[in-house]
Amino acid sequence: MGKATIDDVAKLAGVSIKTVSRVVNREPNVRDSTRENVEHAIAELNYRPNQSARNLASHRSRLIVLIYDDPSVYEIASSGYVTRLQHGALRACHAANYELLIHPCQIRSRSLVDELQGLIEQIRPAGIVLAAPLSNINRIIKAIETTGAPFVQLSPGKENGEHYSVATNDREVSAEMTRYLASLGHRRIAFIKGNPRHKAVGNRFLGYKDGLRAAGLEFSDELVCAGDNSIGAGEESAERFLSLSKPPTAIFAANDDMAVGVVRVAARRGVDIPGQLSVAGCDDNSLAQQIYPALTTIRQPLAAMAEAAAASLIEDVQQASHHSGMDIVEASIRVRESTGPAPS
Amino acid sequence: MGKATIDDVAKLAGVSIKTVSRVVNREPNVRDSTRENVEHAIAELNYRPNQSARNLASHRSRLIVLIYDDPSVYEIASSGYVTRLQHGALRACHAANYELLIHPCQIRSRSLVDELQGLIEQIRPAGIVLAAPLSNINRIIKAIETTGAPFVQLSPGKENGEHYSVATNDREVSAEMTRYLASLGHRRIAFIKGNPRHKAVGNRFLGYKDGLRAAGLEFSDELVCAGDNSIGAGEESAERFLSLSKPPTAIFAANDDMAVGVVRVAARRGVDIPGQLSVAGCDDNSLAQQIYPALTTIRQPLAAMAEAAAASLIEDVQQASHHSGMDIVEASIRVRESTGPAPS
DNA sequence: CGTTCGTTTGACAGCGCTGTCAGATCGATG
DNA sequence: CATCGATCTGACAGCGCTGTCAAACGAACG
Repeated sequence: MGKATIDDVAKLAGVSIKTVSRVVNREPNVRDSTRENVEHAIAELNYRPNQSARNLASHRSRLIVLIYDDPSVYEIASSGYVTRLQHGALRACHAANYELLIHPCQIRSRSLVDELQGLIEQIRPAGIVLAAPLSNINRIIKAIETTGAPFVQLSPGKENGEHYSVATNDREVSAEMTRYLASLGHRRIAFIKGNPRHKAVGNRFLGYKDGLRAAGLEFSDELVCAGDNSIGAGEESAERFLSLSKPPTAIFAANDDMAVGVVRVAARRGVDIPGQLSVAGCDDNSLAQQIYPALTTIRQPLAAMAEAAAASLIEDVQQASHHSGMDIVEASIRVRESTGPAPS
Repeated sequence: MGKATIDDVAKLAGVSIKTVSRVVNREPNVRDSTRENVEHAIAELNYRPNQSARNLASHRSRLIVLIYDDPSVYEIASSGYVTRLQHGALRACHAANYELLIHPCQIRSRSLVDELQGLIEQIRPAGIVLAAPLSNINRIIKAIETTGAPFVQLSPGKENGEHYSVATNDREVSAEMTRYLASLGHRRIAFIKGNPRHKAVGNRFLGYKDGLRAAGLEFSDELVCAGDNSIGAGEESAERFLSLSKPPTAIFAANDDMAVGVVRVAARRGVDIPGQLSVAGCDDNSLAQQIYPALTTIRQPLAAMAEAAAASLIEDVQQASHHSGMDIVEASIRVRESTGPAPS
């Protein structure tokens, strides 16, 4: 069986190949009887359109490309950041009969721009989902823009005109976490800032301040440290906080690794968590669940974000529409063991 | 800039498009001066061949498809089975400037055969990497075979004529584990068999017997249980073994989950691991490292296997060769806390 | 210098589909 | 019954490349 082509179907159905094409692509203006007729022929011949030919003729493939920084080493320790993104993207793709290409890359690579442009121009994907932290790099955004391929940034945390992007309500949920800590009776809630190059992280600090205000607590510089997202930074900050004459009773870190650092220092100093100190993180990485006590944290809806992104790309192609602006997928607080009532 | 085509390059270089094609595809029989000339033109125009057109004309894409059972739920708890496969496949792909399509699917789906055939016929991948447990299912193998697309089975554990497959030395390394336990002084080493539908698992049992023989130990039916790969099965088996009048001092389970079951029962019964009982598993899933005591186990070289598979597919296309038979990638023993000297 | 054979190059016909546009068909309407 | 607009269908020209095959070239040889 030498693979049926559109001509075979057309012949069998007694119509032109264009009509078969219409049926396959669900275009309007085909009489019902004709459509059925063609569908029978398709079924009988077990016809599957050749994607390469469609791509060539239509200047577009039915592929979504997921581009992310290659996590080689850290992935396994990051609660499946990539796995969750893939899941979401795959859900959207398979629902629309698209396929997913994955393209991890080295964020530090000199030739990254070239690599991505090459990839895009060769594959001509229907759309590109660009994950953080790549989505924060202007050079990359520009490079993808010049290819003209539709793309969505994941979690850039800011609106930018033409583009469509999907983000979380980082600021709001950080405020919520802060309020949650306050509701447990904490009056001195410290915050560890993250790497300032990540925009989302800046929002978390704003959310922290919002939360304080909402809870009627005063903001104090003393209770803020700048970290770099590492466990070590968490440790340093914790040392500083816990050495204060009036140490905080709760520490909220802008990511989980830093929160883990805090937990370590507390263990070293014999500070009971959550008895004497509550600790909250952000991201819900795999460490968060594995350490003792398990970390109260903010879970990013990565799969939902990737799904929204891929779905919107596919919809744009199909409807010839163009999403723009920003969609927000809501993150949620995971209360675990590391937070509790403030000591009296 | 409206994307340069092969015609533009040909014009600029003053040659025919066919010659450009030859240069791009590294075909032989192009004069060096001509080649350089064309390469300059390519660089100047920043030309990238359109994959869809190449695919259409050559009846083959530069895509490798990785097909695996969708682990949606269990993935996160399985030590990145999929992640590791992807890594290996990606390494091979990117080395050859191929791209990787991932296609998780539902092993139970009625329409799976159709889905896969559709995928393959539409995409016409350069090759397919089929991961276990899908690679154990005859129906699937047959379906892929009929498409004529080159494919590699991962870990089927048996030679089968025409095909090329990549497996681990399950039997040998299981024997090694058994000998290792014997070398610790254990004389009564029990084994929990896994789901017999997985061929690899059968090999582990054979390896266990090999190991006993090599260590000069007698095989005893009393010291073998049949499990189904679940934690519960491990628990049941452990109960049986530990109730024996002369219980084993070491238990080797055909997978980690069952070994975890053994550890649980031991904890419940107050049996010290590894003081009174040594436990070994197989797979090195994420539980293996997380439980206490951390499990001595056999780590499958998943990334290396996927890499070998993808690389061989790509090589076959490029050299117009055809790998067949079976390649073995060696697994290795990870000694952790759950094994120790036999009690005296 | 003419032959011969291997090397290098090019002309051209598709690959299987979609986009464009013109033509056919049909029901409704005057 | 003629007319018109809306709906449906088909002819045909590519999309950008590769495969085939023939032609041009060039070195080696007698």
